[in-house]
Amino acid sequence: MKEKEEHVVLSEFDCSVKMIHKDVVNRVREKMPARYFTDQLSDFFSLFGDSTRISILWALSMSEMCVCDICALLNMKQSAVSQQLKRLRQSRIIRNRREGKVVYYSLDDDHIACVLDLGMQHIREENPNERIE
Amino acid sequence: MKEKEEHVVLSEFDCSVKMIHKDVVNRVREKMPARYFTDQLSDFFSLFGDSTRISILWALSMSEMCVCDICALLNMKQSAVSQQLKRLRQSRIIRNRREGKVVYYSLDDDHIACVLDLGMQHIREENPNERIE
DNA sequence: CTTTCATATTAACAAATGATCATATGATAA
DNA sequence: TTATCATATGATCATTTGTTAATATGAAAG
Repeated sequence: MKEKEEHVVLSEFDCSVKMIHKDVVNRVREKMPARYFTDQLSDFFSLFGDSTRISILWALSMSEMCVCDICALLNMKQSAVSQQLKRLRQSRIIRNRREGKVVYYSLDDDHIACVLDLGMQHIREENPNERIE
Repeated sequence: MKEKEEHVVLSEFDCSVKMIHKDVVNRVREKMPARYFTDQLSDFFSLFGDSTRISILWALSMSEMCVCDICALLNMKQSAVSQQLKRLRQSRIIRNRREGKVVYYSLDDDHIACVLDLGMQHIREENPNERIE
């Protein structure tokens, strides 16, 4: 996992900022997830935060593909694709199987296509017609 | 929107990589979303790809909060929080309303809590017990 | 064994990102 | 008006990220 700085510390009060609504803050604080979970969550979503990886995942949601096919599809260098495949694989977003010299990649579980769908839904609802500045 | 380089070009073939399965590549290529959508998608998800923003969103999913309450909750500098709130606001992930000097923030729509939930679900299923290396 | 082909890995570099400091804005109170 | 409080913004800096070029691995073919 990515190294995290200690910028977000949920349990301390030394930030010299006034709390206007102590009740709200305390109630919310009790229900906040542990740092471990927010880190895991952001790491998970950051994998979807790059258009190359989105393209790869979208492609794999349609068909298992080998590395060089993905390169051809996206018109990208093999090493760039392999790097991204490695990240996705290490995070269990995709899986691979070897057949001779060829390695085939596919989505690891149904959650992934779900996430893509939800995102696409959001985009289409936000900008029903046109690009917004 | 973030400036994109032309690394991913879906419609050209000049990458000098062998396609092993032309049929698969061509079939997938037809169904690939336009570059505009993959950019929008990755921009959307990248907002969830930072633990500060995840914490903010999680907090707002429980209650509307003002800026300094969020600072106190997360023990962060006011400018850091405002910067992230700005990004989230510009992307229509959160909205704000002013009441005198105080600005209150809340989630913009139900999709957002949905996305958080789906992510949390995924994490809990992937690592049911322990941190994996 | 040697070559070839598909993929993986390493180091390096440029671009993007997030926190900080300092300062600006904008609304209320004095 | 002036002072104060809550929030926003701009510049800077260190870290992270994604691509590239070069090279390594590893399986099959000759």
